Amino acid sequence: MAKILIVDDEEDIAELISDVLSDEGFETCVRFNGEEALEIVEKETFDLIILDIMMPKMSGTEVCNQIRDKVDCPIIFVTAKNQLLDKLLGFEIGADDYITKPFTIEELVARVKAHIRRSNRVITNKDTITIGEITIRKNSFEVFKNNVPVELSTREFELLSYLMSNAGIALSKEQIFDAVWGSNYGEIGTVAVHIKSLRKKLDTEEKYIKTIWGLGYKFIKVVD
Amino acid sequence: MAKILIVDDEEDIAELISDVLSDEGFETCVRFNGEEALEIVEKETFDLIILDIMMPKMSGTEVCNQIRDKVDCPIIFVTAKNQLLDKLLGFEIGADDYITKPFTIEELVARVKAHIRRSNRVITNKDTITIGEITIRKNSFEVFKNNVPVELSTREFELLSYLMSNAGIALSKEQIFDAVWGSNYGEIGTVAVHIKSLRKKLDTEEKYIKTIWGLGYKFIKVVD
DNA sequence: AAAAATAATTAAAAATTATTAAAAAAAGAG
DNA sequence: CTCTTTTTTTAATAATTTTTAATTATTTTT
Repeated sequence: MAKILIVDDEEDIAELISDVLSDEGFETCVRFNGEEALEIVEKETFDLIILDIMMPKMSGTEVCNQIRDKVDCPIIFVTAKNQLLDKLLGFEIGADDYITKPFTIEELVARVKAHIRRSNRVITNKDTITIGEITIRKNSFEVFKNNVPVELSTREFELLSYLMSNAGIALSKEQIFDAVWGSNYGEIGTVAVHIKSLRKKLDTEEKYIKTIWGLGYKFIKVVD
Repeated sequence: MAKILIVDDEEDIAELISDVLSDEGFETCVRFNGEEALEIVEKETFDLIILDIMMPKMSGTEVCNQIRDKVDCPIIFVTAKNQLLDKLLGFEIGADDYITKPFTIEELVARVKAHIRRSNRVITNKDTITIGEITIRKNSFEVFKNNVPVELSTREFELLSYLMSNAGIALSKEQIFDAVWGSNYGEIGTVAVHIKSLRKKLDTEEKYIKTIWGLGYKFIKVVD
């Protein structure tokens, strides 16, 4: 489940948020000031961070600036000062969302869920992917090349699906193996065999599936 | 620049949003009902969609459900009905954000920018480094010189990646060796050989990779 | 200016990794 | 249960990369 960091100097509010999100099935972690937040961010990774703007010593914006390079997850700001909103949201800092006090806990939960859902979606959900001449439809387990159906076995399909979902990204053989076969499986060499059969069925010229020597494979992102 | 689709049956509101976002430098596209929205989404891709919930015939939620499989971009809902918020945001539909009428145009713009900024960040964060004519993309294992792809072996790529990540810093051969090969490895002389091949492939003039006598190497930080 | 130290350049050997085909094993269909 | 198809394993070959080591060139020191 998603792991959420809550940073707020008002301890009871922080705990409240934490409790509610825990009830919703999230794993939470609470810190009461900016310094502590920086520390924990160095050590652990989070799927989302909730950050109070107004904190003594180090403000939420400062914290945000310091971690933005290292951290990729959405950051939701909590603020009481409505008048700062424009500046806050649009420009200065790398916020992804904000919520103003007083807020209903339902709204916070809803926003958290929307962000988490989005993160998950970006990685996987997309039923149809088309790159160059090749199209796959995940729901129907179909593959087309130039709109002509191509028959693949289940494993071949899953492999292709994983590659195309991560088009443009160099994937190590281990990564592919874990994703398609699951980590405690047999020989990793089987990846190469399935790559071979995929190529044979729909990429005889090796235009789409590129070998990255010493690492693994990559499905190209755009066609020349 | 980012391309935004606005779907709202109240034509003046749709136009207003479109005008403001155009002023902010976004490319906009307006549709006045769900059917038209579905059509245009089939043909073009957008970076963000603003979707009114309350529309005759086909509601915003319906539209959202139908396009979610094909479309990956953030969707912001516009709604007047506060009471539906929880349901809206958290669960049923694949919304990424919502904004309630009446809203200030500033808030909408701010939210749009936050989403666009986030999308860009996820893609680029630390992934691409460009110095002078040379660009590397870590995720895709690609190297370009003047936008022309250059083929490197894995070791060469990792070496270049390390050098460019530490551009402007003098690195000892030992440092480089430890970082790229790992400390308990073979001969340190291999560093020089790989520097040689890097220079051969993309720095024949030795403009970028400088030798620091008695120490090691440095990738220049800025081009003259 | 010569000697010493360090780096650059090579080419060939060694090691690693990818490809391929075929056999074995497992899963599924009738 | 048997036959067929799919998947996995194996192993030999081919291709590529990395390392080694010897030579040449350059810089620094004396």
